[in-house]
Amino acid sequence: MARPRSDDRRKAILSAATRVIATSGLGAATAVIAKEAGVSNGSLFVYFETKAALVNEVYLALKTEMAAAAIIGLPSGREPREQMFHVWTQWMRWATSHPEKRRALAQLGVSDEVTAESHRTAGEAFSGIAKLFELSRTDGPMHDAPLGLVLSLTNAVAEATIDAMISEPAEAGAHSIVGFEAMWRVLAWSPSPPDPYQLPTAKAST
Amino acid sequence: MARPRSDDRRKAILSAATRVIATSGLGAATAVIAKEAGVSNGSLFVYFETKAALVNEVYLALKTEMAAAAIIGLPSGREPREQMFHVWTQWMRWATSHPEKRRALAQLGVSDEVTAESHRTAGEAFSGIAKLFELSRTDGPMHDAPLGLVLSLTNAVAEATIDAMISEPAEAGAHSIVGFEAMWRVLAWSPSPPDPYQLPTAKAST
Amino acid sequence: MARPRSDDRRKAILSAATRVIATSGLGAATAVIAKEAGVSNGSLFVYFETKAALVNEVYLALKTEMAAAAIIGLPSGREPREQMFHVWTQWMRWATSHPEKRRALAQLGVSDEVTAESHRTAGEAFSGIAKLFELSRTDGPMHDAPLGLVLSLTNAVAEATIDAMISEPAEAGAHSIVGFEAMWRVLAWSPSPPDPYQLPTAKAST
Amino acid sequence: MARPRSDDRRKAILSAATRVIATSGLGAATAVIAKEAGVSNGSLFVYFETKAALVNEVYLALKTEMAAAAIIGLPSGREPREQMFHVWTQWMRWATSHPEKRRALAQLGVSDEVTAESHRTAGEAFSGIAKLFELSRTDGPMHDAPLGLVLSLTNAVAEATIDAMISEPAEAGAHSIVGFEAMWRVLAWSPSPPDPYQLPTAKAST
DNA sequence: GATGAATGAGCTTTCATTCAT
DNA sequence: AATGAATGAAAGCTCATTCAT
Repeated sequence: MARPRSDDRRKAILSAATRVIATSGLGAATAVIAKEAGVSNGSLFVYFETKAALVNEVYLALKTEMAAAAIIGLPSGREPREQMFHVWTQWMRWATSHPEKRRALAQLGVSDEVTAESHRTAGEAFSGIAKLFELSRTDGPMHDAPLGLVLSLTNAVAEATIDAMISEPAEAGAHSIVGFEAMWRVLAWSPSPPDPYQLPTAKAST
Repeated sequence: MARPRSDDRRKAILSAATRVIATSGLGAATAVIAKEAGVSNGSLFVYFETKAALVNEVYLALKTEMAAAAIIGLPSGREPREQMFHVWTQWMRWATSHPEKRRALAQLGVSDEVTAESHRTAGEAFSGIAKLFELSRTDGPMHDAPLGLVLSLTNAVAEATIDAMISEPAEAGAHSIVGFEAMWRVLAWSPSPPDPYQLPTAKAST
Repeated sequence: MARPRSDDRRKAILSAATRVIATSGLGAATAVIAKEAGVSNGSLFVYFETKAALVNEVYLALKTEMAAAAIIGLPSGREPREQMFHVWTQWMRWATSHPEKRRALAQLGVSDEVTAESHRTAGEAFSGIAKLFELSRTDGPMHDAPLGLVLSLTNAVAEATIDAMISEPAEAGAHSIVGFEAMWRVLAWSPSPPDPYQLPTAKAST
Repeated sequence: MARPRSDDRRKAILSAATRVIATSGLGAATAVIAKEAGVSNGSLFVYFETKAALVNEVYLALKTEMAAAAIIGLPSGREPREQMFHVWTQWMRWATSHPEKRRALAQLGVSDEVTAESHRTAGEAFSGIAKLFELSRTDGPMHDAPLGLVLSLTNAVAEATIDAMISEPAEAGAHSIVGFEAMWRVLAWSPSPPDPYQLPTAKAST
């Protein structure tokens, strides 16, 4: 019983906010979020100073969760392309399993309620992945480009792929492959490119 | 017989809306837009039935303008890569010359005030360019992928490039080149890729 | 656990609405009503979902209050005419003591913001009186007429009387008597009618 | 062609206003009235200084028309009751043939946009009928009551009758008779009252 | 005179935030 | 800490009236 500032309530609010923002956008009323969380109007402001604070935390939580989902089980010893394919697959799985989180992120990504600070902090969650990018671009066409730009470009490809997968679930698998190959071409250039609709096996990446 | 509806006022409102949306997002008050346009509160609703109607028209106007800017002076007889480079350059020029338009478009692109209908209509403005994409991907890795997905991916690369150019104006030129090469790799694969920081001349693409 | 919704505030709003509607009609702004009630703009909508809801509740409250006022102290054992005279007197007293309520009711009665449902519900408040009408018309000229019509006609006479009493307060007493006799003639016909300016005592109606 | 300040337009506006007020109440926008009249927004204000002026004119026009309709073909030589029955019948006919005019009048009757002046002027249109009332009440119970009150009371009965006839058209004929008898009892007292559902023939009024 | 665009005050309703309970 | 009533500043939109054409 004795759990003041209950973490459950906090999480319930964050989760409710994600769902509500996904469906109703950032114009969503805090009262609606509170109700969705099964919490009173006023309680929301006990856990989050302002609506902006809540929104930023939602953004951070989602970005962090996404990054974490992407690295789970990373086969660190393998070839970069294989590692990257693993990351890509996890990422796509996460996004398509949680379409409302993805939708909320899309809204939050362009909102100016989300501060630059938040964007920066969120970026750090990707530091693990960033190394993999560094590795992957070695000897590739992006070798000399600024890392930030590289990340932006590949991220853009990934998000476009996700959107396509969500809007055409029947083709999700094929889209994912096409998207990965595109991203890989952007990033690392594969001299003898595999058939885009074929899984990157050991052979393919040889 | 009476005072005719002025096209100037209409345009002033559209332009003001673009500016205001760029800086304040879609939450922008109609009153602010009207004042920015030098027009009365009520006049805005003479020209646009509702705020949603205005927003959709802004979206359409910007998309159309952007598409038009991209094809100006298209060297239709040349190699696809060269044509595409032309389009790319024009596009980047437009986006960086009108950063507020670009910012407004970014907001509008994810808003649910913009109807599916508007998205479809806007898409038609790109039909000229779509053919160039069709041509460019022939024999490339995207040959068999759905055209819609191809357009989404390349568009994503372009927009990410634009954002980078806007946020780091000093590097805009270099970013543009990197972005173009990335996009071209996504789309068409160039078997012996040129140095990414070199202009794609006939020689370069030989 | 939180501040409970105050019945006083609710009543204050209803009462303020009555006063404001009486003087300014149904075009009255909710902001004016709120201020008159000593309550904030927003509070009004805590107690009443919409302006229409408020208006309907005002109507119901006034009708109910009026009906209740009319039956207080009804001498049920007496002759119908005497009972009716009692009701009449109370009714007139209520109406002339609360001219603003009467004026508000007049506005509300013809408004189409007041729903048919409200009219029906309000009608039920008069069921007690309706029985008295049933009794009174026995053997009279209205014996076979539809009860609804009878009630409408007598009600019309009563309201016209009230209006006269309010606009000529000096003659209110005399008007009331004339009105009552007229209503009684409509309803029940008294074979040997009393002098209209004489009170209907047991003797008088013998 | 040459008819500046066309009377047709004026009438079209009055008539349109009647229709619109009947259906939408006094909150009706002048623009709607103008459109219904097939006239421009601005023209309405050429013919009527303000909305209030228009409303007052509508009120006067309808009252006048109603009064005129009631006296047409008055059999001046006959018994008061017979004359009155004629007036009553014409009145009911007019009201039920033009329910929208009746509805508009009901709205206007309680509006405070209609000035006392208008009410007085409208009253004058009934001066012809007033004489008939004077005559009818001679020797009746209303002999000594103020004429204004008498007119109010009988008018109230008439209007209630009309409303009943409009809301139950199938019973309109019967309602009219019941209403007339009620009104006559209010006004003139008929010592040996006819069966209320029987037409007042020479025999009945003997 | 006729038209309809222009105007800005005004309306109802919403909402983030505060605060009494 | 939890609640939800209280608040008042907007917001989008309407409308009577004016005025340029």
